[in-house]
Amino acid sequence: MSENNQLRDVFDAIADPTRRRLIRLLAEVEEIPLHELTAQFPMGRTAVSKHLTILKEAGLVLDRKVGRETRFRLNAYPLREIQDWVAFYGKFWSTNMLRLKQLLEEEEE
Amino acid sequence: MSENNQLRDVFDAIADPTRRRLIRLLAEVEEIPLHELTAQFPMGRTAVSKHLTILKEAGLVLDRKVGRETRFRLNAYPLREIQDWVAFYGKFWSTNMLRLKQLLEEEEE
DNA sequence: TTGACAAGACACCGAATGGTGTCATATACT
DNA sequence: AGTATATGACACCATTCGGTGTCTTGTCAA
Repeated sequence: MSENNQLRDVFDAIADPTRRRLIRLLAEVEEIPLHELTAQFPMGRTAVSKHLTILKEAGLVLDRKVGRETRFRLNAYPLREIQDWVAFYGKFWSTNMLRLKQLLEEEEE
Repeated sequence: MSENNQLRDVFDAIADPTRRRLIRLLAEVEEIPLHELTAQFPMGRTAVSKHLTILKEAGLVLDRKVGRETRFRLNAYPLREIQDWVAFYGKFWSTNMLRLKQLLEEEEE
């Protein structure tokens, strides 16, 4: 099977809103070069590139050079770790949600 | 309905491994005081307390004072945001997973 | 062949993060 | 009453983070 090449924790990679937006943008296209991604953000190319590097380290993004561009592509598979993790806690709001909500309200007043 | 009191991004709150372990520990008990939680970690009480504060700010934890203890309790509900977010990307490995795996392997050599 | 564009690599910076230790206070125990 | 325990509230510190700007190299196009 494919080795676990993840230098970076996936939870860490998706913690930043910019990186989540990158993931979303990448989900909507087949492949997209850095400068086009950069155009979608209020920050410079270097910053976007760094975020993409972090996503790459988490295995969430693949890149290839085409001419002078570097094109990026989403690899959503590592997100399974997140899904598995959060699934475990699903029971805490499916069965106990009402009770917990009550507790929350008690606590808030 | 309950206001959105989240001072802290839930994605951010779960990014730290110590905080994920706290969530897990809290999931296994009804209610637990700070010093008992601290005993489970290789760090000091202050550090654990800070992590719990961050979880509180994300709405993932409730606390109440009982005597001289502060007891903590899990509120898993905000994790729904994570589940909703990741669910969107589920299709990328359920339908396209094979193709993406191939791409990953190409890229790796 | 010259000029514009895309991107990597690097140095730099302020703010946030994740830890520490210490002091003060409230509660529990004997 | 006096001691030990649990916690809050700080001040402090090194490292990481998220951004910047600049310089260089490679590629495309006129």
